[in-house]
Amino acid sequence: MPKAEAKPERKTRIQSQNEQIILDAALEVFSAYGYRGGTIDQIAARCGLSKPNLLYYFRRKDDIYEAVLERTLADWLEPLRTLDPAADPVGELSRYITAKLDMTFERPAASRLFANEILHGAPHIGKFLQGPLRELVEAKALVIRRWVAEGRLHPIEPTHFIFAIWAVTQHYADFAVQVEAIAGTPDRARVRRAVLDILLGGIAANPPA
Amino acid sequence: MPKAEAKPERKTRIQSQNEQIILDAALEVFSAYGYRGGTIDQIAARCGLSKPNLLYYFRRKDDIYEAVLERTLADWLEPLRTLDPAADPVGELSRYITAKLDMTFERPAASRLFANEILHGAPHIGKFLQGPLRELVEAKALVIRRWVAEGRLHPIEPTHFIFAIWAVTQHYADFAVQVEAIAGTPDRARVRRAVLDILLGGIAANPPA
DNA sequence: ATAAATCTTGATCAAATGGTCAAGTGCGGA
DNA sequence: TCCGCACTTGACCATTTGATCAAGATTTAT
Repeated sequence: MPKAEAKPERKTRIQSQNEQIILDAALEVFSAYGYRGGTIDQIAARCGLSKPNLLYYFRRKDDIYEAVLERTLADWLEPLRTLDPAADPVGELSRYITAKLDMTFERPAASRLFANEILHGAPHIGKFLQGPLRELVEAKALVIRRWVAEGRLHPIEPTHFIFAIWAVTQHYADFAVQVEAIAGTPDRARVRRAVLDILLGGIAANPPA
Repeated sequence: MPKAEAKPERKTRIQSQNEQIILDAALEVFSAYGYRGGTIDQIAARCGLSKPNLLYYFRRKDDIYEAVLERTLADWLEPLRTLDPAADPVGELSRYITAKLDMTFERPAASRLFANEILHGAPHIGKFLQGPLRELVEAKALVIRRWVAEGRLHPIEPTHFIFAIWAVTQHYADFAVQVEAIAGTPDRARVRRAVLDILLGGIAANPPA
């Protein structure tokens, strides 16, 4: 057996550097054109590497796509994970919605990448949806359910409320062209206020005047 | 000049029949795989026609795509168009949301087709967004604004409220795999109640207990 | 019935695209 | 300095895919 020291995979400076460059370019390309629509040539051109060179770091197109997906999955979940059961419900949800909205405006490409992946049946992250994501949502739904039981929130369906938060916030990234066409370039502060109003207006235990 | 009787375009029985068959198949294919991801071969296979035959009715792939988009655009707008300024605001909005949700569950493929088109910058329906859609939304936003002015609704941003309705309802079609992975196959009546609760809970002039 | 128009398709083409390879270039440690 | 290994690339290949065409089959109108 030859020196099969495969796993450790120490990375060269050039290697990790180029991988990041490639994944940055891949995010832009795949989010703009979809998995099938984005080409290796486009990615290579965008980051100034030759196609074979790009395939030296990621052997298949699929590998690039999965890598760029994985790289952003964790960040995507993070805001939800921080929901604090002990804190004020409306305050916590407000914070979560704001954080999600901030990501939407700061990283629209990432949002569109996920949207495209899920829209087409989540062929690459099906396991993730049924595993970690599902568990996290169930855990946080429990938190919300407890808030309701304690009379601190209007009775709502926690899971669907979370869906609504996702839908409304990501809308401003995924459907940005439509939003722009109808309402012009949106003012972030105004959007934030409007979204909080709509999503939280009806759930406070003591609704505002 | 040869007999240039081009415009009238009387359609044969076979012609209009096959065109419908093709567009039905194209809707399924394009909504599942996107414009770039769907192939003429797939569409041809799905509707049992040969590829050249399909290209006899639609000369380019683009023509098929645009035709299937156009065919559903009108239906998509219809529910919003019926918002009645004279009727009860919450009742009207409730009806609209319900109608939109029904379309989501009855025609998820159409929803996904639009989502994909807009997600990728609406290259084919940009004009539609800036024209008819924008005008309709502005008109209906005015209706909602009047309701607010008359004290019949909590003050909300009409345009963003409409965005929220679209986002939340279409979410159940566009992100169906995610919804399914997290909450299982959704019960329509339950979804309807949850969505109405979330979107309308905070807007009634006299909020429910 | 029959001619004209419409419809259908196997064969084929050119371009795009994912991926390979052998041959170079240059960096980094002994 | 110099050797080995990581890196880079032009040329090339095979497949997919949008599109064409000429020839044949079927429908329709007279």
